[in-house]
Amino acid sequence: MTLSAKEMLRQSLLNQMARGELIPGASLPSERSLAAEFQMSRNAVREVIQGLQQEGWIQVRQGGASRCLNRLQSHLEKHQPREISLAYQLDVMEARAFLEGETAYYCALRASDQELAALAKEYKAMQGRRKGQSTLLKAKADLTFHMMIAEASHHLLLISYSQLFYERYFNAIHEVLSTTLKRYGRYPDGISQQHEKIYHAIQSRQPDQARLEATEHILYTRRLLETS
Amino acid sequence: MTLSAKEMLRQSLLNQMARGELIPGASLPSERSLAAEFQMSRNAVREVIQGLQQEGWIQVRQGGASRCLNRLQSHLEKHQPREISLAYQLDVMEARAFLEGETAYYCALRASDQELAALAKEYKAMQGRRKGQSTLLKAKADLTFHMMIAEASHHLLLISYSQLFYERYFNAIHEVLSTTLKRYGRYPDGISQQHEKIYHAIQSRQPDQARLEATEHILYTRRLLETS
DNA sequence: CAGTCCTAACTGGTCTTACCAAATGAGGCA
DNA sequence: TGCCTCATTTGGTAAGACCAGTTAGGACTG
Repeated sequence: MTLSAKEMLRQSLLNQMARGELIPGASLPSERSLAAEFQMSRNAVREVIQGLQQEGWIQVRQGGASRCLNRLQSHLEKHQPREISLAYQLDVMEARAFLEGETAYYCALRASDQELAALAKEYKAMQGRRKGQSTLLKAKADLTFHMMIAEASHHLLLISYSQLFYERYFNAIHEVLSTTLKRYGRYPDGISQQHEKIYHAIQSRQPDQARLEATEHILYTRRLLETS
Repeated sequence: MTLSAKEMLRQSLLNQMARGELIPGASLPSERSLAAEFQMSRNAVREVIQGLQQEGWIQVRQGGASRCLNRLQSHLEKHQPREISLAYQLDVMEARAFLEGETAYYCALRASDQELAALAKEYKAMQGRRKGQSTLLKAKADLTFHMMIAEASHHLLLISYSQLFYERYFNAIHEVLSTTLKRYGRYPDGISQQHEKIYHAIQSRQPDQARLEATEHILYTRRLLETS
């Protein structure tokens, strides 16, 4: 069975999204470049693009590049309570412990050498500025570290979930860190130690170990949230 | 709010289908003629057409005209038993009594003068060849009469349902007529009398009366089925 | 006269080229 | 440093040509 040019382009884009090569929020190549790459007319490319848009995969707007959408967004919006209570946050953290473990697992398994190098660079930067930094920047660095792991997992579901989680609970995370900082005068040793363990498990490509450490890390922060 | 040309075309087609001007199975105008009529390029027309196709409104195939689809088809296929028992047929006929009544009602209300004239022509042809005809042709004529009423109702749901019903139960209808013919030597007077009443109620544009007669007609044939 | 076959005219599918309109980002300016 | 401007880039639309199936009508045959 030979696929038509349109079907090949469509499958190519869907595959890239499934493989996490085109993650939610990323820009698609322009219609003109896709037409050139797949040796087809811009008309045909446009019809494929519009099809994907109609199915909720991508968003297209005049003047700007088409962007991949996070398909979990509408689903989560429907199932989220209006008011985010502490109990709800604790529930979310419990689920997140599992998902973060899977994320670290697939990252250790699938990350490219290039991505591991980028992760190493980011990790060392985090270490270098560990002291004398605002909690806001600290929280942002924490987020970046976790998102890099998520993206390197090349797992569409995990990437989508991580994006939504960090976007939604960033303020809550920041709050927990601030409270902890005020209480103890500095961040608990646990966090940086756990980061180190996760980092090393990933760098040495030990998926199971990475899952273990990541899960424990989230459960630790969950306990912080519980007592804050 | 000014709609874009594409949105206008889309709404126009959807409206024509909702109004029963473009009934399931009917051909859409060609892309070129639509482009000329709405003063837009064929590209834009094609994108609208493809959108409607993706939503299951129409079917398009190279070389032939695009056709409206019967959107009840897939739904009914899912909810239909594998084996069509007599009890099931009787249930269907009960629902049909209501739907046929609505059909006659809207036909009397909405049919154009042209459609009434066509119905008159068909009815007289039926009268003229009432005798000495095979049950097969008789059943086909019966079907044509009812379908003309359904189409003149300009009610998408009623048209869709009628199409599927007659396509699906034509053999059963034929069977009932044959059995009745063999038993009594001729068709019972009821049927042609009822057809006449329906016909006159419609021609004189009496919706409520047409509904009454049509409902009674179906319940009459339902009793025939019950005792056959 | 009926039936069959074939062709011309449609239909949708694709490509090319050109231009318009909106977003973007780099460079210059305050 | 921050803001603003404008050329570039991106999607949106148009027009014309050609390809590839379908269809209907006319010619031909029995």
